[in-house]
Amino acid sequence: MKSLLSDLLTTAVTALQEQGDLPADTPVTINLERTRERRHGDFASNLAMVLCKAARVRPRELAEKLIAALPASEQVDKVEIAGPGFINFFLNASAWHATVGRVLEQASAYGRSQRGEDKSVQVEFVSANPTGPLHVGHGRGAAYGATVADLLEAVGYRVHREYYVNDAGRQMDILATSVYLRYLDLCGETLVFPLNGYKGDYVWDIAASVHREHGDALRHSAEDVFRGVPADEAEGGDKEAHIDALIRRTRELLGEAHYRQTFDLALNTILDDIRRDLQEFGVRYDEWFSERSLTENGSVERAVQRLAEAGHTYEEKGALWFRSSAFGDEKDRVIVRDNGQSTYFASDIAYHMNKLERGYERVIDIWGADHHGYVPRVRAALTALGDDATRLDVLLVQFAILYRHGERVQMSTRSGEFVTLRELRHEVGNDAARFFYVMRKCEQHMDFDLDLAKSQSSDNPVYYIQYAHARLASVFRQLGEKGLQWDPANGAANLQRLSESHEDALLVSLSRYPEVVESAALSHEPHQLAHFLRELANELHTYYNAHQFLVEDAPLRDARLNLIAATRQVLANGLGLLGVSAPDSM
RNA sequence: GCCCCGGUAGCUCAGUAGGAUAGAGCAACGGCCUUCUAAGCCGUGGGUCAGGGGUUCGAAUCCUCUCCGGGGCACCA
Repeated sequence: MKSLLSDLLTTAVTALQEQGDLPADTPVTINLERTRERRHGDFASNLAMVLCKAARVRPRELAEKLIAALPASEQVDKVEIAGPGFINFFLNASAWHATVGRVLEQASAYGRSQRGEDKSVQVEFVSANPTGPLHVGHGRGAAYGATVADLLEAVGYRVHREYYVNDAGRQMDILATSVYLRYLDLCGETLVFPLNGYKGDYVWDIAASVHREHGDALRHSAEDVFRGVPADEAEGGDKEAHIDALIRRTRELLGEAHYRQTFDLALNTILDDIRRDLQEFGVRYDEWFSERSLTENGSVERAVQRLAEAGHTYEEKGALWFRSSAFGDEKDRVIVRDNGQSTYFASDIAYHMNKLERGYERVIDIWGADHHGYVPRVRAALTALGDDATRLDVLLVQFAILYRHGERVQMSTRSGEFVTLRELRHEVGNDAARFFYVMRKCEQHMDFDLDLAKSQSSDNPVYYIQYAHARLASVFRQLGEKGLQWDPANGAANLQRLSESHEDALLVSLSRYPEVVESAALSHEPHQLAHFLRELANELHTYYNAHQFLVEDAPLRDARLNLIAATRQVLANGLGLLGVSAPDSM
């Protein structure tokens, strides 16, 4: 509908250029908007105001010329000049009625498009360290990432969804050590748990598995384990030095094989839990990409080597540095430490190099906002490697701040004090959680009021939208019970009977849906769709209250049933894209 | 100190490639169920778009300064 008008305007501009009313070299972008007010017509363009300088005439004068050059169209009733020079288009009723047929014909495909031309996009999201269960903060990234991926797929992109598993590195060593210390406790040893250790209940569970499998076979006395270990912070020492020494002792005492076994048990137990959690949340992945594999197959080494060969590294104080400041970063970064170990950043360079090598047209990283300082150095690395860093989009999701009883809930994975995503899902339901998370644009800080979300009240907009869908399903059930028929063909032939203002509003919204999906997808803003669905539901509820659908007048009844069938379809399609169910009864 | 995000109704938020009179939900107040689900609908009140300056036909939207809130600035991951 929009593209039709856009074509008309393009034709008019070309005509004016041929007549010499407009310089031929003027760059023209057609800007066409839905109007907010009825009296401004259905669509408006500010074209005359944008081009008036180039044409050297007043906006309204140029608007007149444009209208005169506009080809006639069956869909357009009239075209007016208004205000400072807007060109307002009034479409005729049949143009709007045609929407109903399109929706019913395309059904679940309505709103989908080929805009993405099958280009490939990789979306990496959540990628939380497998050191504990997902918490509500990860939930936002999960819901947001899944929805962005689904939206892109809906508009014709080939999407690859990926989770980067940080299965190497110090945090994982801390986890394995925490498990071992809890295991010793289960064996009957008395020890002081390190401040920096992971204290969650799940660590006890994993320790219990170790104990079930090995009994006391891996037991060493606490005295032995803590021998030579510097004091923890509580005793006036350094907590980092303390935990590092404990990791070293654990490795020594367990031996590489048993250490690795404990490490992997912890990793896999938690990863399995994360997988199950996300799957239950309706979030699916095509790939779980292992960080460790990058080290093991030499990718990290290769990335470092490539940077070095390109002359972008130097040695200082025993470490190898990447000269990232030459590529827009604020300072240089270490990629290989003085102890010979590569840094997490080195793995990340290798990972992003790998992503681009896989040939995706676009690579999207969805990160927590606390990683924002990390963006310039990743881009710097890609540029230094000679890759095209503009293929990478980093979307930063601000934190969700939890409130309970009006007070902020403090969270920390380390301390084990947090609300898990699973708890949230069980308390408010998947639908409410998925919807709630994407209701706000990602760069907006989100206040997540647990009490509100937990209370199954109508405050939660997801119920409002689902209720609209359920009501419509109910109407079609009532149809049979009242002994009435719905003849869709007859409805299609009588769409001109839809002339109430409530019906007009619905028709406009239904026609707008594909534009909303496209806009939400291309700008990575699922909240646009969430807001649209709320408006559509509102229009439906209003219509429902104002008019009876199951009337005696068969042509009118059929026409209305066609309209609400289309509305039900769009509600279902939109909710589906948000990962929310569309129930037939509530 | 530097960097990122935000500041719009009592509360939570939409609205920014400049556009016509700034919108919604919740909360408050007043109405609507013998009729397709009242998890709904209708109505009323509510604003210095944080503040100053600038750009222009036109600024919540762009530029600049200031103030306030959140986050980030590792040889951690």
